Amino acid sequence: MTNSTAPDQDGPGFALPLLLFAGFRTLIDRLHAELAVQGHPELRPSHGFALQAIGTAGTTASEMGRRLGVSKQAAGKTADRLEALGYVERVDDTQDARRKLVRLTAHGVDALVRSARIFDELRAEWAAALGPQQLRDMEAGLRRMTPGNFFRLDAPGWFSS
Amino acid sequence: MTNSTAPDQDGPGFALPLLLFAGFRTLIDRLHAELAVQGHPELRPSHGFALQAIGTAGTTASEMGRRLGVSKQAAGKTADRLEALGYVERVDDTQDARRKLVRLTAHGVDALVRSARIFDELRAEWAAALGPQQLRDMEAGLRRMTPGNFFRLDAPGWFSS
DNA sequence: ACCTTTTCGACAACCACGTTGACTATGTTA
DNA sequence: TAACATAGTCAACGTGGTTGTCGAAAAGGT
Repeated sequence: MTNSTAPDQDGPGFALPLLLFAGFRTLIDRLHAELAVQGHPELRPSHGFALQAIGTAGTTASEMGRRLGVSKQAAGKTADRLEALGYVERVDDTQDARRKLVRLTAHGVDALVRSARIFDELRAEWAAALGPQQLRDMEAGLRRMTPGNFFRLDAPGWFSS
Repeated sequence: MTNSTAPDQDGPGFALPLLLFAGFRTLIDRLHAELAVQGHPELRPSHGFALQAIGTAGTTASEMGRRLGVSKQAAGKTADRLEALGYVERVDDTQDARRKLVRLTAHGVDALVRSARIFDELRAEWAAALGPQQLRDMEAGLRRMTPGNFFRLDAPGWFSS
């Protein structure tokens, strides 16, 4: 009989997280290689999460921090960098003088639109290579094994290429 | 008329990398929650990769950097932090006066052994929840879609528990 | 209306983790 | 021996995160 925690025909347990991370990195690297070609060479992986957190409606730095699971100060610094790169702009909130809305520029919206399309294309590649049903099974399995709904990125440096 | 890149029954393409990352994060978070209980509360995820790159045989900071894909300076700083935490020690190489061997302490080896066992247990949980074959399919699919040696595990001795 | 509490944005100090470039000491090789 | 390659270190810096503090502005209770 095989070992209950690591049967002979299966790899060691540590391969699973490595494979998941490698899959993630592969997709993210390909996304940014494409984005670089399509007019967004300066956009880094962490910026994508931040732009997604801001959304087309815009938001404040504090709310951004809540969505990303980081402090409002960290979110504010990220907004500073995105502002310097031309992806967002800050406007005063006329309703609430404390707030400063962080809003996507046309460049920022363009990055979001292109990212969505590139991700769809990459997923289609995977579906073609693995078969649509196996890919759906993979996604369903991951959904089952992970707490739903996070695009938190308190993993600095893990995807910094 | 379904979109060719994102059929209606499938989620949007951007869900795939998020799910892969969520799976990775879930496993890593659970690993470190367990490690914290088992005497390694200070160990951070990046430290695990570094310890693995050092291996039971020990290595130099430069070689560490090559294995991890970072500069020798960055690897040296990581070794500094691991040394301060008691996971590694530095010894002079009697064969080559330029080199300083970074070697795991007993504490470092303990962390590696426990990590391997915890990963095996986590994989067994996934196998029980998803079925062994679907998990194997997931791993095989990921292996197919990712470049082979993403992280080199040249020192496989540490998972033989 | 007034006072208290909460929230927002900003500033400062700091840490983790990475980068280049420059430099010394030591091996290696033509 | 001279030239070159490599190991380690120091310095300066960039990015992305943390806590703590603060003043200004909004919100709420009396």
